[in-house]
Amino acid sequence: MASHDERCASCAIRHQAICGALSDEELTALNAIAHFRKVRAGQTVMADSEPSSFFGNVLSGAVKLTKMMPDGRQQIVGLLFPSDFLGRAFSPDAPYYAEAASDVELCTFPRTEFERLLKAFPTLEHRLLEHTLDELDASREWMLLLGRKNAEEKVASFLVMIARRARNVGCAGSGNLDFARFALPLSRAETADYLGLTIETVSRQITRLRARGLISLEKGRTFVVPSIRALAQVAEPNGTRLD
Amino acid sequence: MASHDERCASCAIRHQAICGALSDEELTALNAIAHFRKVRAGQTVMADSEPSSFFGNVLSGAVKLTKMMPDGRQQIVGLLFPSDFLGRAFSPDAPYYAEAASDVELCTFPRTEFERLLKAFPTLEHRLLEHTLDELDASREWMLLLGRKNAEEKVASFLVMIARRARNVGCAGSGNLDFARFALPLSRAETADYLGLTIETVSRQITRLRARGLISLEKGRTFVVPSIRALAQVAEPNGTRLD
DNA sequence: CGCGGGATTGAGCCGAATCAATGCAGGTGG
DNA sequence: CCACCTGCATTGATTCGGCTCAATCCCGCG
Repeated sequence: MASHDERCASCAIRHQAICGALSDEELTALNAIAHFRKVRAGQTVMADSEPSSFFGNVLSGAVKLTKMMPDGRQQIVGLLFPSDFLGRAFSPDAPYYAEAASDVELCTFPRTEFERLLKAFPTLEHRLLEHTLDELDASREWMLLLGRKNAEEKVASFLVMIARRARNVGCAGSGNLDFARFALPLSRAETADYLGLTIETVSRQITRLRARGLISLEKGRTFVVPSIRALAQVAEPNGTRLD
Repeated sequence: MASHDERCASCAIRHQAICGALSDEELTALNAIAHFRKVRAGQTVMADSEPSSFFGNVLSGAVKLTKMMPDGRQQIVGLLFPSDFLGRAFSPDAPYYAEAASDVELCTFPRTEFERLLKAFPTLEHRLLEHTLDELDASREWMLLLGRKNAEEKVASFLVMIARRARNVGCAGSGNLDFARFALPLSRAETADYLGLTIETVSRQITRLRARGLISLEKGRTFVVPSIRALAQVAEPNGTRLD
């Protein structure tokens, strides 16, 4: 029992995750049903066909949520980072397919037990609601990107989003807030599926941004963004032209 | 007080809306803060800049939620029909702009009072969560459309979605379930902004679908879909080729 | 009757997809 | 250690779907 509390106390992402702001009693109950789980990059976390038996918090790594059309076309509809919640409450099967984008650590909860706790503890359900609302906002932001941005803006927006997320994870206050350096958890193919583009177009746009000095690449998937602000300017050009 | 209960009792959309499954006590409290409101087509319901002071249920008509880029490009990120909930809980200003697509009737609740009731009545918050999860599912479905479907599929998907929604409103069991006939609440320009296309492309695809007999138009924005199933086949072609 | 806003249709162009080749690093076996 | 493979990324040439620009058309309305 005491060890349960300790586990949570030392949890790096507790405050942001749905466990944040829970009472001791609630936290203990939640912890009593929690299981640690690792998933290797590329492995399925939950399939959209078979009903998933659990929920979970992402502790480390990244999980991608994808939707697929019968003919194979694919779209990533969500990307989960540490402290994000995984799973579709109140519906046996999620309308998407969840896969580990990198090696992932999860704090999982069996479906039925977790839903029982949701009923028992309104605070927990409240946290889940807040979380869901944030995800809805994010997915609408992405709809704007998918529907109205061109390839260059899409890639820039994507890198800005990742850069900002990565900063939060890599601990705050580490010098320049406008600078970022991170390992992209996605391949080119996955990036393309996230942005509604093809591999080739993503690659071309990255080289163009590199040529303009807005980003640089060091071995593999590690990106350096000298100025997030400048990159964000490309992601969403404002009306003022400066030619 | 008794009149309050009566109003809800006669409400056509109560069961689907967040008011559904509330106890008498809860319903009375909610009703005590409710105000009826009409908004004319084209009018702003809530602006994304100024903090909105209320939430609401859509009683009749359709509300569109749009996002805009600094340079004017626009994307509709949500379309609300009767029984849908309007507003962003726990955040003073919604990250989008809400406008009446047609003449709209709303059942509104002042922000602070409604958030107080959410705290007081977990059942209400639970309903809101279920509703938000559904919207999240829908918006992810739309991400697939925006990112991976071509113009023809987009327009067909859109019409199928509206046709299905319209059937629910127009009362169930009215003969053929595969047939639909409805007045589109959106102009071509709005449809384009919903699908990430231009007016011209939307128009062309509609004429093509008409030529194939999959839809027909009668004066203005009234559509007839003889077979929703056949149209859905165009919206999401399955792998099996039949040439 | 003429006006005006939305919708349709047409001609040409451009950006991203497609098709195809090449590059590059990590891993494996001779 | 090097040759070879394999999976991912880059680059180039070409095509094509949807955008742009522009001309009607349609219909309600003053």
